[in-house]
Amino acid sequence: MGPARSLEHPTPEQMSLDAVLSALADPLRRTIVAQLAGDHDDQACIAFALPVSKSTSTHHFRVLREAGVISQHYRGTSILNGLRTEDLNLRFPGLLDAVLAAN
Amino acid sequence: MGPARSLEHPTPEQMSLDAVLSALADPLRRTIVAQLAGDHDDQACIAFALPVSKSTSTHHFRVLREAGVISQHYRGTSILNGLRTEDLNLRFPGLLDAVLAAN
DNA sequence: ATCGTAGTATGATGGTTATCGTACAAGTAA
DNA sequence: TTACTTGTACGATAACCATCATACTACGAT
Repeated sequence: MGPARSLEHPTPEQMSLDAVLSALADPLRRTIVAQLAGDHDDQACIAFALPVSKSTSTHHFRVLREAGVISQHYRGTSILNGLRTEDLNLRFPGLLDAVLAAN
Repeated sequence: MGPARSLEHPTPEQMSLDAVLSALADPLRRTIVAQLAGDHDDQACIAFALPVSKSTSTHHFRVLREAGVISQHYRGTSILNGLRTEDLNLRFPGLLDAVLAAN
């Protein structure tokens, strides 16, 4: 069956403040982050019930992943999404908490 | 001589996280914020030596002011710019510090 | 093998943004 | 008044971004 499909994630050093702030500046993406922070981690994209089309949803999850805000890995036909809390706190201390508290 | 020209500033309650994060997501605007935080307040726009035209500079200062990040008031032919540290800390606790530390 | 589910790729569209140049306004100083 | 300084208004342009629909892939279940 070969290796599972994989997705690119930036290391903490590779994360840019530009990308993280731009990612968090979108309200739809902040609802994703807030849900991951509030409920448990590892939720499939479909569990978010976003008020946009599937392709738009894909777009927003990718922006978050490429910025380093969330992790994504395949699990069957789904993708499990997780908040990269520790990595974010390491790279940009206090930022995630401030944004979550302000939301 | 009539009242001095004045500029609109949002109250802390009127500040939106969307607008603040979008404003801070631009690197040029973060250099403005960092300079205001590092050096003294009340610096004229021209004191920032931004690598863009005058009209682009005006645009960025306006984005920061309309988001609530900076204050601007006329002083002769200049505008004195100040960082709205207290208002930001009131409305979005920890956010400004996190962004400044990460910059 | 067939079907259904979860998400992606691609291309289009409309809106927003960063940038500039030019012309202008308001204030200060000569 | 005239000239200079500082910033604004306006219009143009190019890049970017959020959104969608359609067609597609990968996996799991029947």
